[in-house]
Amino acid sequence: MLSKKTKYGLKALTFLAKRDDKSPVQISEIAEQENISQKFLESILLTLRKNGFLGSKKGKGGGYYLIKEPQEISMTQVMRVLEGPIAMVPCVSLNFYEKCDDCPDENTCGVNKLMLQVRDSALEIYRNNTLADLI
Amino acid sequence: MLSKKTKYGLKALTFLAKRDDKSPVQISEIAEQENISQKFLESILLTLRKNGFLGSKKGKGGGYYLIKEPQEISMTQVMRVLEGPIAMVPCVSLNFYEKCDDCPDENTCGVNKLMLQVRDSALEIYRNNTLADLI
DNA sequence: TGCATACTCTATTAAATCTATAGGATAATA
DNA sequence: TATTATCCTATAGATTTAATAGAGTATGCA
Repeated sequence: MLSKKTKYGLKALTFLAKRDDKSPVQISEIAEQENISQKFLESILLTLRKNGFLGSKKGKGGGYYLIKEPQEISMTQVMRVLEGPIAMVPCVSLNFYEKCDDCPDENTCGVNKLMLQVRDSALEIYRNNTLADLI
Repeated sequence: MLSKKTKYGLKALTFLAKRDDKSPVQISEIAEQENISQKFLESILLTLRKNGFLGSKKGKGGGYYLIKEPQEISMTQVMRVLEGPIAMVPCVSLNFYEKCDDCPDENTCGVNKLMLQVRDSALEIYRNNTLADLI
């Protein structure tokens, strides 16, 4: 299941990408328009900024804004930052690999075999979609 | 993330499918061989039985056994029973559809658009894999 | 300088879900 | 009738997610 964090983060990014100009938008405006708890959204936008997707400006006239073109923001990056591993099990994760402690051999593990395919197919979707494609 | 329930369930099914004969196998044997908590596995096998994947026999010589051929057990069915919806958001779920209360229009929602693709690609993988393919 | 604005950051709580365990009930076998 | 092994419900413990609170910091403007 997709977390609210990811869902809200994607919605916020989409909201910003839809706008014509790149002037800062206040958290409160995004929260209101997208029906998101403002405080919760606050923390999400913060991590998006820390990971290089957004810029921010404090004080009057401040807010958040995209610092890259929508078509340059791959869903792979966004998903990894917000949702974490794309793989459903750590033993098939490219960026968050971890061995299963209950599994003696990954090469003969059916779960591994299946989840490897699922990871690859999801990855292909994310690679083929940028923020611009969500609009 | 794949739940332990699903992971253990798949492992148990695979374990049974690997065997040549179809005589009942005790929970304790599967649990030991696959490094799964016996009590937890008990409840998992129970739901697999209730959903038509396994048969069971009580008393001495009892246990669980497959009641269909491995190549007839689609991963789509297994995943839905153990893990629940294949979609990552309810608004793109075929079997567990639910409208998002924060989203005014699914047709213009970027999250919906993306997750629809992810669902379809996952579904294709599950459709193309039977229990026999995991061995 | 002083004030209002809006993001920054940490900590905490509340809720939900997942994982695991306990223990008695039921059915089959010998 | 004793033994074996599944059946079933309830519950406890752990983890994760979602949301909130509140003080701190930087900015713009009069």
